[in-house]
Amino acid sequence: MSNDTTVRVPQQARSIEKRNRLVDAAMALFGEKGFQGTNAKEIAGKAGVSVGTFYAYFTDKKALLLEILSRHMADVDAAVFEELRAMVRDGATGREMMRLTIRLGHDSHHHAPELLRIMLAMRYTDEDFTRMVAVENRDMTAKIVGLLSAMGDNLRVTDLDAAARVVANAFEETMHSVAVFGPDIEQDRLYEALADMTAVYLFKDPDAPLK
Amino acid sequence: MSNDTTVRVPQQARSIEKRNRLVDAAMALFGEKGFQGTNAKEIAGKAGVSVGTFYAYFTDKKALLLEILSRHMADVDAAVFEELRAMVRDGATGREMMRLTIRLGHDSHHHAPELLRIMLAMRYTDEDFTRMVAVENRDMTAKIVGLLSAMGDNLRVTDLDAAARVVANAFEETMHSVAVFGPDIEQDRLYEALADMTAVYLFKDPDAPLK
Amino acid sequence: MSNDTTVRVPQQARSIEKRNRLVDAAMALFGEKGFQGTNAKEIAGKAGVSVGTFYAYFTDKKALLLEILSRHMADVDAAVFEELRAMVRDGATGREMMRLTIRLGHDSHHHAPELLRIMLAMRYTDEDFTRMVAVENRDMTAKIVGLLSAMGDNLRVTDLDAAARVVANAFEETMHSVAVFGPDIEQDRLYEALADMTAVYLFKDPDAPLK
Amino acid sequence: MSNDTTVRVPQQARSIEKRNRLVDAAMALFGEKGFQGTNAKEIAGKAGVSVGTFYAYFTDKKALLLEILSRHMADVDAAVFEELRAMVRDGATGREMMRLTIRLGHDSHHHAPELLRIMLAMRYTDEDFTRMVAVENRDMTAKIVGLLSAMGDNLRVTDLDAAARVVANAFEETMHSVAVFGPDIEQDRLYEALADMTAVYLFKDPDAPLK
DNA sequence: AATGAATGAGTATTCATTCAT
DNA sequence: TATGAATGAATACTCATTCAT
Repeated sequence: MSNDTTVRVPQQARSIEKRNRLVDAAMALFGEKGFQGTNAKEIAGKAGVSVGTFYAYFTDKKALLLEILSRHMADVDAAVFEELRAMVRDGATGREMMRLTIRLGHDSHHHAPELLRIMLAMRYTDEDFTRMVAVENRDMTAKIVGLLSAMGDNLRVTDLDAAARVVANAFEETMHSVAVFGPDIEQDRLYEALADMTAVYLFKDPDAPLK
Repeated sequence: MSNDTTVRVPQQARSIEKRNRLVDAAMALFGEKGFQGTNAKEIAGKAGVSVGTFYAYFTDKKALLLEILSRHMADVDAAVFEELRAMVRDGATGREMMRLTIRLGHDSHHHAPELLRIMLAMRYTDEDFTRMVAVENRDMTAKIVGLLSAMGDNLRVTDLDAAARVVANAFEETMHSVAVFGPDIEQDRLYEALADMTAVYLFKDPDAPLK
Repeated sequence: MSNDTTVRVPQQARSIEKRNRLVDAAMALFGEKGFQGTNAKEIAGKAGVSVGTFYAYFTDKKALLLEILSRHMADVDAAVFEELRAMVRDGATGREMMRLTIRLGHDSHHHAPELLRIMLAMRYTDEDFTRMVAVENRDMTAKIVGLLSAMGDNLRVTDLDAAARVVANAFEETMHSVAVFGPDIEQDRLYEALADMTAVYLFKDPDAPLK
Repeated sequence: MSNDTTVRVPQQARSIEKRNRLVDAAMALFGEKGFQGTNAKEIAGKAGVSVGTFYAYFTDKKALLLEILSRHMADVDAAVFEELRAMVRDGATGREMMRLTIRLGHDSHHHAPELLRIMLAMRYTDEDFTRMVAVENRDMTAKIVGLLSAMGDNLRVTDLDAAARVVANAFEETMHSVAVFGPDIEQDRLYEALADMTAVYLFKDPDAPLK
C-alpha cells in the first residue's frame, strides 16, 4: 500500500499523525503564500518536525502538493456525483439538476479557493499537474455521460461526449472565475444564466421531470 | 505619456528598435523556456543589448511580460470583434456567428500557445495579471453585450450581461483546453457542440438570419 | 580483545555472520560508487540489517573502510612474501625474483582495483589512512630487508634500508598506475624495464642464482 | 583567449586582480582545510569578493582547483627540464644528472606540499584529474626520452619509453612520500639510493661524463 | 540485540537588480 | 545612453548519527 508521493510508508499511529501534520501545515502555507513562496523548512517547522522528516515522508514539495490536490479533487468529485445521482432518481427536472450542479460546484470550490488557485496555475505550468487534470477531466466527462445516458427521451443532444465536455467547460470556467476572482456581476444572475444555457442545450424540455 | 511598464520612453528610432528587439527576444524565450525559466541576462543577450539596457527600458521581467500579453490580447480582441461586427451586418444566422467566433478564437489561441499557457498560469498566480485579465474580461463582455443588443427580436436571453459572461466562459475554457492540452475528442465535434450550446441558448431561432 | 574499528565484539555465530555481511556489502558498494558515494543506510540495506545494527558493529563508515583496507593489505602482503621466500630457497636468480615480485604485485592489485583507488586517495586525505599506510610501508621495508640480508655475497647495495625503500617505491608507483589508470605503453615492456632496473641495482650479477 | 575554467574573461586590471585574489585565497584555504573542507563562500570571503563574483570567474570549485594544479605542474615542469638540459650540455655525469633531478624534484614538491597532497588524492578520485595527470605523465615521459636520446653511447637501456616511465615512477613515489609523509629514514640516504638505482640502470658508466 | 524514525546542520549555485564607469 | 561587473539573499535536499522502542 505505497504510492508515488510517499517515501516512508507510515505504519505506526505516531507516523501517520506526523504525515497528517505535514499535509495540514502545507495546505495552510500553500494557501497563504503560494506554492513557490513556501519552502520545505517552513512546512516542517509549522508541522513541528524536522526537514529530514519532511523528506522522509515526501520525495518533494511537489509530491506533497500533488497529493493534496488529488485528494481534494477526489473528495469533491465523489460528493458531487453522489448527490446528482440521487436527484436523477428523485425525478427532478433538467433545470433543477443544473442548478444543483452549480450549487455543489460552487460550494466545493469555495472550500479552499487558494488551493484551487494554485492548482489552476500549476496545470498550465507543470507537466504532472497537466496530466493529473487531464485524467480528472476524462473521468468527469465519463461520469456526466453516464448520467445523461440515463435520461433517454428528454435528451436534446446526441453527441454525448462532446456535450459533456462543453457543459463541463462552461461550468468550470464560471465556477473558477467566481471562486478565484469574485463575480463580475451578481452571482445569482450568472448562475441562473449558466443553468439556463446548459439546461436548454441538453434537454428537449428543461422543465419536465427527467425519467 | 509614460506608463507602468516603461521606464524610459524611447524617442529616437534607435531606442524604439532596441525596445522591440527586447520584446521579440523575450517572447521567443518565454515561449521556449517559460517565464521563470528565462532570465534578464538571456533576454538582453538575445536582443543584443546589455542587462543595464534591459532595465533601462523595463522596470522588471514582469513588466515586460505584462506588456507582451496585453498587446497580444488587444490584437486578438480587435481582430475577432472586427470580423464579428462585419458578419452581423451581412445577415448571418446565430449559429454561423457562433461558428465564426469559434474559428477566430481557435486561430488566435493557436498563434502562440506557449505564451497563452504562461498567461493562464500567471492570472492565478500574480495580482497584476489577475487585474489585467479582469479588465480584459469586462471589456469583452461589454463588447459581446453590444453585439447582442443589435439583434433585437431574435434574442432568447434577457439578462445580456450574464449571458455574455457565461457564453464567454464556455468559449474560453474550451479554446484554452484545446490550445494548451490538445482536444480530448475530435475538435470538430467539440466545436460543433459549443456552437450548438451557445446558439440555442442565445437565440430564439439559431438558424434564422440576425438583424 | 577490542580494537579501534569495532564497537561490539561479536561472540555469537549470528553476530559474526552479520559483521561479515556488512563488510561484504561495503566492499561491493565502495567499489561501485566510491567511499563518499556510499552511505550507511545503503550498506546496512545491502547487508540485510538495520542502520542501528551497522553502528553497533562499526563506530563509523570510515572504521569499516579502514578494516577492509587493512585486511586487504595484510592478505596481499602475506601471499607475496610467502612466495618470495620460497623462491629464495629454490635458488632463483635476482632477475627472476624481481619478475616474480612484479607478477605477484600485479595480480594482487588487480583483484580489487576500485578499492585500491580509494585507499590511494584516502592516504593523502585522511590522517588515519596516512598512518596505516606508513605502518604498512615500514613493515614491508623490513621484510624486504630481511629477504635481501639472506642474499649475502651477490648483493650490490650496502644501505639495505634505503635500497628496500626505493625499490618498493618503484614497484608501487608502477603497479598502481597500471592497475588504476591502465598502462601507458605495453605492460610487458614496462614490467621488464622495472625488473631490469631493480635487479641491476640490487645485485652484482642479476642473473646468477641467489643463495 | 578563454579557457575551460574561466567564465568571465577578465580584461580590466581590476578584474584580473580579483581573479588573482580568488586564486590566492583558494590556494591558501585548500592547503589549510583541504578541497572538500573549503567552500566557495569562504574563498570569496577571504578574497574580499562576493560569492556571485566567485561564480562569475569560475564555473566551479573544481575548475579553480584544476587551474591551480595545472599551473603548478606546468611551472615545475618547465623549471626542472630547463636545468636538466643545461646540465647535459655542460657534460655532467649520469649520476650527477640523477642527483640534480632529485634535488629539483624535491624543491618543487616542497613548495606547496598540501596542494600536492590534494592533487595526489584527486587523481584517484576524479576523472578530470585522472586525465590531467595522465597527460602530464605522457609529456614528462616524452621529455625524458628526449633527454636520454641525446646521450647516445653511454646509454645502457634500449627501450627508452619503458625506461623513462619506470624511472619517473621511482622518482615520483619517492618524492611524494617524502614531501607528504616525511621520510622514513634519513632523506640523504634515500635520495642517494634513488640516484644510484636510476643511474646504474640507465647508463653503462654512471660516472662518465655524458656526451 | 535490533530496529528504523527522527534529527538538522551543512552547501553549491542562481539571478534580479544596481551602479560606477 | 549604455555597459557589464558585482552583489548576496535565498533554497532544496542529503546523510551521519542517535535513541526510544
